Amino acid sequence: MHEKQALDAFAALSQETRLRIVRRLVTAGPEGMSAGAIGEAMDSASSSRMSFHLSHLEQAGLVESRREGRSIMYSAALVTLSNLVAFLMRDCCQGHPEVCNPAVAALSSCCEPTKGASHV
Amino acid sequence: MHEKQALDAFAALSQETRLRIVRRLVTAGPEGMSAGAIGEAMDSASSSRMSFHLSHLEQAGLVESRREGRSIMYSAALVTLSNLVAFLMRDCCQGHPEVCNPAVAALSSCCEPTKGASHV
DNA sequence: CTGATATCTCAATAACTCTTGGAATGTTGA
DNA sequence: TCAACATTCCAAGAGTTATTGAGATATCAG
Repeated sequence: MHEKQALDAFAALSQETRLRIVRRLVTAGPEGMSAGAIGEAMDSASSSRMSFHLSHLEQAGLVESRREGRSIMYSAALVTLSNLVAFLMRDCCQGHPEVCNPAVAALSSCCEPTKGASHV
Repeated sequence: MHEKQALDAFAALSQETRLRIVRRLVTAGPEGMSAGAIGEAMDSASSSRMSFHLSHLEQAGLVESRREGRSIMYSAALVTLSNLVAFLMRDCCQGHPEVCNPAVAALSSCCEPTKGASHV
């Protein structure tokens, strides 16, 4: 990841509606959600406003889209999110992992949410 | 971490000079750098501009400062960075760790540049 | 105290971003 | 084909943010 891409991604994430969209899509999984469904999940969001923010997010590489019938489905681009984190933390500990282990733990913990969540 | 804090942090990171400062401080380690040294590491940065951006970063909780003689030392707030990552990725896989393991791997890899580093 | 160094504060200007409402595009079923 | 639906594109206005330069504050050495 290059600096320009990271700047665009952070700028995209610094807006309330867009941050909510990304987090919503992160929990929605690979299937994603239609633009309309995303709009309904947001408070008072006109369709043109949704389109503005979704295209902003796609431009930044944070979400991906595909047409499905009359709807367009959006999903989170986890690869970009991963690269963004790696870009930000590069050389964070320089041989002293104990300095940044908390960050790794924080991210790892999100992958082991609630035991008993028999989602499978 | 709350949404407002995350928004402030992302906004702070979406500016070229500030992103460079944070990454520079991440590699500088816990001791940090003086405001002047940071300014010298940036291209054409006036003292008032550095002050503006550093105070912005401190407000967002991304850096911490302490006075040391005539200088003020700034260091990266890794805890905030960790929380930010965790906030963004919360519920990223919902019981399917394989979905977000790449993100964990990306962050982990930055912590193991030299395997077998001795403890401090 | 005085002078030198380091950093911060303030005000004005320029540049950018978000929202809104309306029109245009693309898709589906009859 | 037409009508209904889903989404995007466009332009204008309000609000926010970054840079600049001058001046203010804090620390230290003599």
